[in-house]
Amino acid sequence: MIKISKKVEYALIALKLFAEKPNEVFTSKQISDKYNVPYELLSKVLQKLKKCGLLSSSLGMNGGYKLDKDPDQITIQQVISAIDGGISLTECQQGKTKDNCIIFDNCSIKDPMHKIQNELQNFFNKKKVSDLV
Amino acid sequence: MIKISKKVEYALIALKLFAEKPNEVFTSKQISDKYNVPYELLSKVLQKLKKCGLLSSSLGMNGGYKLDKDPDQITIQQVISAIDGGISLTECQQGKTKDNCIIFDNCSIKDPMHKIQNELQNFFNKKKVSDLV
DNA sequence: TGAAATTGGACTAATATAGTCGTATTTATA
DNA sequence: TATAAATACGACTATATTAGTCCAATTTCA
Repeated sequence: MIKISKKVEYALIALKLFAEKPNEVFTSKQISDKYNVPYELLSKVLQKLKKCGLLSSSLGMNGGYKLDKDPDQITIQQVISAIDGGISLTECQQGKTKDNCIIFDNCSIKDPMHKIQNELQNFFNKKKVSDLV
Repeated sequence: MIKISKKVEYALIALKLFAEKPNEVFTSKQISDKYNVPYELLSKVLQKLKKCGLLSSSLGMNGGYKLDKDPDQITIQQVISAIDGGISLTECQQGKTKDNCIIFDNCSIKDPMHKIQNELQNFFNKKKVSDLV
């Protein structure tokens, strides 16, 4: 089953909120309450979004996160990469070697799958957070 | 990480072989030997491909599988559906209800994700087994 | 100084995927 | 007609991934 992870889901839900209220600061707690999403998990997700430059944060009381980019410049692909390490249709498609795949050497679909994977990344590169609003 | 399952991978490897030698009969054993793929697992995969009409089979000695459709009429989407039950970006996208998702009611991205999912299915509907050859 | 916030690491639980095993049935052929 | 080779099918185990939790440190405002 091809699917996105809950983490990415939570990231997109949060990013949509940020996109709707740009420049506004939200805490992890506020967002987890509003959407009934596990607080600790969401916190980690927001931290990752910060690390890759999509959000900025301020520490301490009255702290929180705010959007650090235009919603129409944040791609779903970026989010998937930040949270889950990107799209890799098959294991052998990203830096991984034969160690991870018993059929690496006589795999007949390596190259065509690589092409499809590129197109798929392109697909998610065209999808923006602003498309969710 | 967005990825396809090993089962789908094995299905595509097998289908590519069938597509290259149409009308030729291959046994599960032959294919698993040729590509070094687990025999029992591949067998199940081929059985599923048969059930959905992509392959036909003959029992007993000298039996095996052969292609039952044109390779350019078999979509990757069909294969994913047959083996893994299709693409469902989020759990709530296919017949599943709120039971499966704690945030079902106040999920803000349900609808836009549904749209993206449709486009994604479209994407894999355009990819044919013949594209792998 | 205390409350509320981010940060980060370690851990557990739950689920999904991958792979294995055993057995029944069918069929060509020696 | 016995045997070997094949599909068919269900139950099971092992492994990996994902989801979620817990704990402690640090920062900052009031």
